[in-house]
Amino acid sequence: MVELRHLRTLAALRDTGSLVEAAERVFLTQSALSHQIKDLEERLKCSLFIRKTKPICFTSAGQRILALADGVLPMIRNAERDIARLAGGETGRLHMSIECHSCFQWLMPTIDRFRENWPEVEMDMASGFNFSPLPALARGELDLVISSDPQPINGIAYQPLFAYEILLAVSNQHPFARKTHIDPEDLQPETLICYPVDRNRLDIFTRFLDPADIDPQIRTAEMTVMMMQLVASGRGVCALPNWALSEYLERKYVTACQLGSKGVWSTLYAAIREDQREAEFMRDFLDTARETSFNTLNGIRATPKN
Amino acid sequence: MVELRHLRTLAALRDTGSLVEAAERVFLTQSALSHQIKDLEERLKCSLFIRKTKPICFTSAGQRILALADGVLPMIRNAERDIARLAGGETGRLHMSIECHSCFQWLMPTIDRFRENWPEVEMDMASGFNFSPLPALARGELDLVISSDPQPINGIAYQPLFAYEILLAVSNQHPFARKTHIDPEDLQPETLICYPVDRNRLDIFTRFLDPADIDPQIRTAEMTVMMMQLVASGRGVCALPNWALSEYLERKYVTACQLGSKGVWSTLYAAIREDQREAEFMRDFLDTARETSFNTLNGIRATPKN
DNA sequence: TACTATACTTGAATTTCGTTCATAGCCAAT
DNA sequence: ATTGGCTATGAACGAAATTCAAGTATAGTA
Repeated sequence: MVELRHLRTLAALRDTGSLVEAAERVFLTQSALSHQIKDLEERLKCSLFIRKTKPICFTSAGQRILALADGVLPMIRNAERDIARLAGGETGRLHMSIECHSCFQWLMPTIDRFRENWPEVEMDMASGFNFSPLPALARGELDLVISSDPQPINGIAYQPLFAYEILLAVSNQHPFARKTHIDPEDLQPETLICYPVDRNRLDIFTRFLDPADIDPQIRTAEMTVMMMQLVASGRGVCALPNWALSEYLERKYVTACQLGSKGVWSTLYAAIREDQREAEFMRDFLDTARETSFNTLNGIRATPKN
Repeated sequence: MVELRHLRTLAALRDTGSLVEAAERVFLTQSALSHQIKDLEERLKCSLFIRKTKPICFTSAGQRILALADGVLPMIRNAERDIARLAGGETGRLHMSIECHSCFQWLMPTIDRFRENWPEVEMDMASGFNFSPLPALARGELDLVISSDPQPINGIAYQPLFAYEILLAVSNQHPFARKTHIDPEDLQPETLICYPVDRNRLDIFTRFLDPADIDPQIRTAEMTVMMMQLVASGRGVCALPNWALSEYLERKYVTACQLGSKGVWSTLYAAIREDQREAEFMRDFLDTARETSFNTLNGIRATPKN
């Protein structure tokens, strides 16, 4: 009657608040979820949530199933992990490299959680602006690369981790701080602070400024803290993923603005070698990353303007 | 990866000790289970139990999954029951009649458990030798009849509850008590004590004596306790389901013998009206009955002769 | 009021998955 | 060597879940 699939969908539905996003999260189409839930509701002979409410609202039956899901799904996951370790693959290597330079908000908790369960896996991290990690991954020197632009390479598979929004950090006194969103033209007179990398690897150019043919003045900084200091003191603005900004926003150190009327969204991927796709510790690392990022990054948005 | 179906299969496998019986218990063919388990083992990349051992022996991975099943399956069942009640069908009528006269070993605990979860369902029981319950069931005067011979009637559905063995109860001093099993011929000189019903409704005749053309002397008794007293005092022997004998065997009041080299096995059914097949409280009653009988009747066998 | 975007629903087509059927293999007991 | 009980396997079937392609509904916007 009830299946694990249903529990996963319902949980995703609660977490995301809409069918579309929930579908993405369980790697199905939105139509599939619609059918799936309809089926379940028919079999249970009662509806599980009220549709057409902004954040979806669950009926008491729906809440009961969610409670079930919260009880059952972690048990399943733990058991599967235990089995995977029993199955022999408890050891392995996970050398990773980070293309974006402030993954630490979600990556550190992920690694902490992962090490608890896979103490035998040898981990290492590399990071650097002048080093191209994907060839190293293909050669087998690295095992995992975090990146937001998946360029097809033979033998490399990209696994989506999570979606994030690129926000524009401005000083709290900046006039932008009162706008609902920023248009490309607004940036023309500003100083834009960037990491010292090729500009067509930065979404703020490729997805926002270049299409509108806007070319503000650039200043580079190597580290996120430095960028934040420059921004807070009004020396410029800078575009960063929502998760990279989270702690500065919480402390009201800077203000975040949405880019364009829709916001600029991107997806973070884990690039791994195809032969490692089946490795259990890898699978679990990615799952842990998704779960952790979801828990810690949820609700980081541009500060709403009234 | 792991699905509920796998958990149910594994649990059944542990309970029954063989694929064949486990398959029966989850209403599938043995082949299906073989495939199913093979699939799971391949996906988990480790085997779950050692085949070709008498009672099947689980690997540590198998035991881990069983632990999972024990945690998860009851949660699922409780949730489904809660939902079924939320869905509105919390009230109903369950008037039952018992064709066999000592179902109380398993039926009473079943009813007790059931009432806890379905306090609104109105229950009643009828029993009697001279009353034919199946027409009453068809007419809607009764809702459930416990019977071991399912005769097809329009509108009546038979749901298997559990299998049981017919054993021959003899006094502890009786020579039979030392035999590994009893053949039909052995009974010719004996006095057979029966319930006062038509003899072709009794398995001991239809399945054991009649085929061998044996016709011992008959004596009737209305109640099981009375039969046991007669048997214990050497006044005769009597054939009863293993569960009806359980308490007398435990107290060593009488001894049980296997009938024939294979034993005589039968299945107990619940007859219900087809329109009630979908009723949630009915479904749950039957599930509860199966579970309870399995727990309480397990291991009731003829006492082994060395 | 019409228009547009967004979210969900629906039915049919399709693929994927699980089960059955028929058969073969294995082991122990006779 | 043969039989009976149990499990495994491969092919074929059928059912279930998913996708695809429209369709409906609602809210926001001009």
